[in-house]
Amino acid sequence: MSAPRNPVVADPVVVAAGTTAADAVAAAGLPMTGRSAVVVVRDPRGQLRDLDWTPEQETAVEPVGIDTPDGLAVLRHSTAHVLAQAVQDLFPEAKLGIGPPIENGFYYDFAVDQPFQPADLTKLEKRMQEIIKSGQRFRRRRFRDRDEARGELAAEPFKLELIELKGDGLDSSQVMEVGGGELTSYDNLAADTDKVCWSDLCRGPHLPNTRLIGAFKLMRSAAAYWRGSEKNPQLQRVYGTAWPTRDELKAYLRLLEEAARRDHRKLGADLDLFSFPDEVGSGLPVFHPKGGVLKRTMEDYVRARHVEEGFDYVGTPHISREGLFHTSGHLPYYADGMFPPMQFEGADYYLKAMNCPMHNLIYRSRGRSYRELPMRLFEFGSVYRYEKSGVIHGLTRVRGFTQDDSHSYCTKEQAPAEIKHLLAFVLGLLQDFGITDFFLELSTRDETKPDKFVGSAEDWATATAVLEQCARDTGLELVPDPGGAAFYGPKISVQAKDAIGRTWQMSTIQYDFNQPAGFGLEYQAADGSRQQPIMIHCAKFGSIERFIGVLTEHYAGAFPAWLAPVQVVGIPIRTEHTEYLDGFVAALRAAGVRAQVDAGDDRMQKKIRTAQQQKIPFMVIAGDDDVAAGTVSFRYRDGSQRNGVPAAEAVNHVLDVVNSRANQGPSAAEG
RNA sequence: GCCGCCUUAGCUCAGUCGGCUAGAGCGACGCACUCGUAAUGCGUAGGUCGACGGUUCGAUUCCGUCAGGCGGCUCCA
Repeated sequence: MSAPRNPVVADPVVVAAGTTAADAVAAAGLPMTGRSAVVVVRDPRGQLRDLDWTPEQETAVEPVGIDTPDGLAVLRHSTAHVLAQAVQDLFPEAKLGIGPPIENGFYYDFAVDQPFQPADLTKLEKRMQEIIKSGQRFRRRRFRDRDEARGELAAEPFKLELIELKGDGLDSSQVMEVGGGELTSYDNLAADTDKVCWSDLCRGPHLPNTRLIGAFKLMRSAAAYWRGSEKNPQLQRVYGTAWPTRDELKAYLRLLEEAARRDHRKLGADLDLFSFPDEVGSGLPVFHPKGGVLKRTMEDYVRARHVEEGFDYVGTPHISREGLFHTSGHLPYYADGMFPPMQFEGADYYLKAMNCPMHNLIYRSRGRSYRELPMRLFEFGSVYRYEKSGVIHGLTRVRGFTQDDSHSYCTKEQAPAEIKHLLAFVLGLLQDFGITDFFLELSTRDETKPDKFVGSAEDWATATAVLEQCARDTGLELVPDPGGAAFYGPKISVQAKDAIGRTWQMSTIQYDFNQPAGFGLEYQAADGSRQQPIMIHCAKFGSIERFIGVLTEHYAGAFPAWLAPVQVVGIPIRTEHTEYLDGFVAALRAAGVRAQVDAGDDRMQKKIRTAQQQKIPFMVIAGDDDVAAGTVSFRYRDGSQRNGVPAAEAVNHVLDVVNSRANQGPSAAEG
């Protein structure tokens, strides 16, 4: 589980009236340079202040180090300013957009005549290095009023727009330019002459000096819509990362390399799991035999667990006439996400983007009694969504995928218990696959766009409240996601963190009162009246394809033994030992283990290397000694060995590990 | 969908400032070797240089369109 962020609160220091925060920090003997330098302070109202902030009366403030989350954000924000200064030095025509800190770094948007080239980034880095070394100071300056700001920023059309928009629906976590009750600018002053080198509309705060930027790197440039809307012009965004020290930058770059090494798109090809043939089309994966083992093993396990949890497995077609999707609300509200229709026999048929309409028809196929509820229908439904070409990404964003989708039909009163049941079920299922670190997100409708969501505000409020309560009851961290709901109802999603800390949206649980109404679903209550059920949509992994991608990255391709496409490879020391291993492997296969003998004419060292690269959990080696003694020798994926294990014991050992569905190992270090 | 970059053998990549038979390593295949825990040696095959148009005496190379990929934006399971 994610630990809630609980920043260490430093002992406060007292800033005397009319003196700077820096004076107090220095007097307290706190570091002003180096990897733990204090770079800003937090005032009693919680607001971060520059070190040259001078309160009018004595104030106790909390020193904030550059190595804290807030301090890192200040460092990165200041680095963004240095980037912008460098850009305007080298490209004087560039107009400034916004430049906030982000996780691990920062970006700054610019309007330029020509998009930046990789060589431009190198030049910009060089110029930034010069600025940083020159030791410019950041100085806050308050504008008297908007007119003064407008006058000074006359040549910066985007900044002018921000001035006019100030405080008017801007996301303050992103737009650092304006905020609080005043309009301010930050001047960069040359170290020796105090000459103003560059200024930027900004609410701050900033580092006292560019020298505190220990290490940075420009990562890439890309286009981004001004203020995040595709109706607006695109600016050129430059991304960078910044750290207090070179070592931290290096560690971060190593993490990125590790992520690249785990990339499921690369591992999928290396391990022969799946591919994306151009001939089929973008975003449409095909699973090779080894990927097929993964997919089937996961599906078999998930199906069995569903049956244990009271779900009924059903099956529905991939296409339907359009009327069904009108009833469900998909064509009115979700048409952009669906492939265009096929026309034949005078009707339009659509590929399904969701399974719910089909399940509703199963529910409605006969009268239902309250005694049947909750009724839980589950299937691996193949759904197709028209994703814009630019968003397709490996297995995590595709156009055709398999949803492990269920719909629980229940009474309003049963809903909370059913949601809790589903939450516990999905969290358990994720843990069974070794995903143990997650938090929840509550996606609600966007109040400003009621036309994008079906149903009344009251119903939405009820549904949201039920979901929120169930989510809170888990004790997991709950993050709000305003506007993220599906058109038919709010949802809880489970965000899972993988082995290197990246988060993925996995399970979703959605409370839907709209489709039961649209389909006229009913059940007969105990008092004989006809009532409308509510339905709860639940995808456990979200998409089997995405989950395979996430698991591949989580395990870096070294899947747990129970999931590994090939679980055991037999490696004879010499060709004449092949027959012995054939017998051993046959015993394993008879017990359902995916085992094979490498009978090629490579040397055994080469076969070990090959099996190692294929990340096979068990290598079983046999030579003269083993044949004579009726034993085999294990080499595990981690390089550890267990030699001379009697054959029968060895079979049981493999079976134990596989059947335990352990997500660690195997290794000689265990059992 | 938008912006930028990219596409040469199954994979990773050289190369052609427009010019005869486009190279390497790994992989595949063949032969020899029969070896105790991460690469034995030798040889063979494999490419209409993403597709289609245009410019040119001549295009894998230059230009355009399309497809696919990568990085972002927007969007999302």
